[in-house]
Amino acid sequence: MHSVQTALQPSTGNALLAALPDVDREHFLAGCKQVNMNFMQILAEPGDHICQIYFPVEGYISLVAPVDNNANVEVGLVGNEGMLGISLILGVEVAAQRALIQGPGLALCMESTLFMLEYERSPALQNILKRYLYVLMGQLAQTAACTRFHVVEERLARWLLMTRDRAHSDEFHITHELLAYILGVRRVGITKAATSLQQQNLIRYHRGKIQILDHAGLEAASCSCYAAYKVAYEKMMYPVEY
Amino acid sequence: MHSVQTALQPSTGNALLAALPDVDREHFLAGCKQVNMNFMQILAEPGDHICQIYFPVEGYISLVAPVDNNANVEVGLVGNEGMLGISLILGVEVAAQRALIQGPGLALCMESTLFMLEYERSPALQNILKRYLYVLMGQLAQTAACTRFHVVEERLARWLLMTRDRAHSDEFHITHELLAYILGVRRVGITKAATSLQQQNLIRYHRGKIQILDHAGLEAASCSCYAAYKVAYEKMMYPVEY
DNA sequence: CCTGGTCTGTTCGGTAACGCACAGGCAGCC
DNA sequence: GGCTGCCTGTGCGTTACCGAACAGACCAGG
Repeated sequence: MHSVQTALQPSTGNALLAALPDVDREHFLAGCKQVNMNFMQILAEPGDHICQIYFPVEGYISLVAPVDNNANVEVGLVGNEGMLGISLILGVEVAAQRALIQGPGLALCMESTLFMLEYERSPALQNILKRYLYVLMGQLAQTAACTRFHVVEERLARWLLMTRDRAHSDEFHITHELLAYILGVRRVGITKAATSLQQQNLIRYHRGKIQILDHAGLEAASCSCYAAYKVAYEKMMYPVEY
Repeated sequence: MHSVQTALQPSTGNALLAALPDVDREHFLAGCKQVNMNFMQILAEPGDHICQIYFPVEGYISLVAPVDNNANVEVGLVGNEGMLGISLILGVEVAAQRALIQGPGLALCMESTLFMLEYERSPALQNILKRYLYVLMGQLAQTAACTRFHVVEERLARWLLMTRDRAHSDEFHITHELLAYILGVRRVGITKAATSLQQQNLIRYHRGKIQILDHAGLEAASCSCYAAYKVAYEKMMYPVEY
């Protein structure tokens, strides 16, 4: 298992659940089971029926949009700040994107049917999940623009930072090959961009293990989308602080 | 005003409202006012407070995601099959994208506060709008992939077809300049792609007036995203037919 | 009829990313 | 130690698109 810097309690390790009133959260958690998400496991394909929903605690999940049966691009990233299967709150039990586990680790899992009951009974849960869905939509739109206008090196830096936040660690496992799949470019393009970032002493990597050396420098090398997403999330999920 | 081939009744001219039971629809329409949307009018900027929502009947609206203060790309298109301001059903009164009127014409408009009341009182409305939100999310993700992998000519063909559906006409007004803004490319790129489509006798255009000559041929020249979106919409909004 | 603004077409050099192919290095396993 | 598989680096030629600039065509209004 990868190293985790911050100790995460299953009970409050997911930000959405942590935001619930104690009584709601405890009732919800009673219906969850703890599962270990395995690296590279596919939790859903587009069109699949959603049987379980996941609240990541340590691990994180890529939402990948396939097109033309051979091309793919990641359109969203779900860690302990979010959940997988959010479309259930729209009453839709069909997955829209491929869900691929990027980071292994603990998650809280619940049956869809039970989740719907919990959702009905907790206005606080409704409130937080509706806001999260809005944020996720923003992320989809942002990704469309990012993918169009920003060069690979910027997008790579952005992805590493977003993953760092979700891995809760400066170090995690990912190969150039997989990064190419996620960003929708050639592996060679990743090698070139990663080499450049390494030469700037922002990251170091070796055979699938990536280490972030200079978090602030990496942010400067990334496109504005990283900061934009973070602000959008905070503003929507914790509006009182603004 | 542009020509409209099919006669659209305000009362049922919007597909979302048409799907409501008569009693719900009539109550809803009583709170609407008919407005004329003007070409190139901006209904919202990202971050704006949403005061009114719109159900297009004849006109159609681009959802544009700006990035870095100078680049833009359209991430969604809203015609009489949809609505503008859908995020209200998540309880969020903040616009996420720029809303730009592409096609002029009639729309039904309602105050946000009244809309929320109507939404609360009609389960049928909740059902249809939640499904539409899901479809819109799919469109955002699809756009991200499309924008990444498909060449300008394919994307232009796709956009013309989507607009044709929403204009209810084979002929509508749009300049190369504006198309460049929408697809997030240079105007020269549009000229090149449009010239190619015209040489294939799929379209004809002259000083901002575009005419679709061969609808089927244009579909063959477009990327798969047009068909994919249409199927996703039909399947989600009219599931009984599947 | 001229003029000014809008719309479209063309050219030029430059660049980011493409597909393909191959070479080297590291780790694990027999 | 030597083999094998995986991960990373490099070197082609090609393509789509970029930024900038300019030229022609068309329309409307004075």
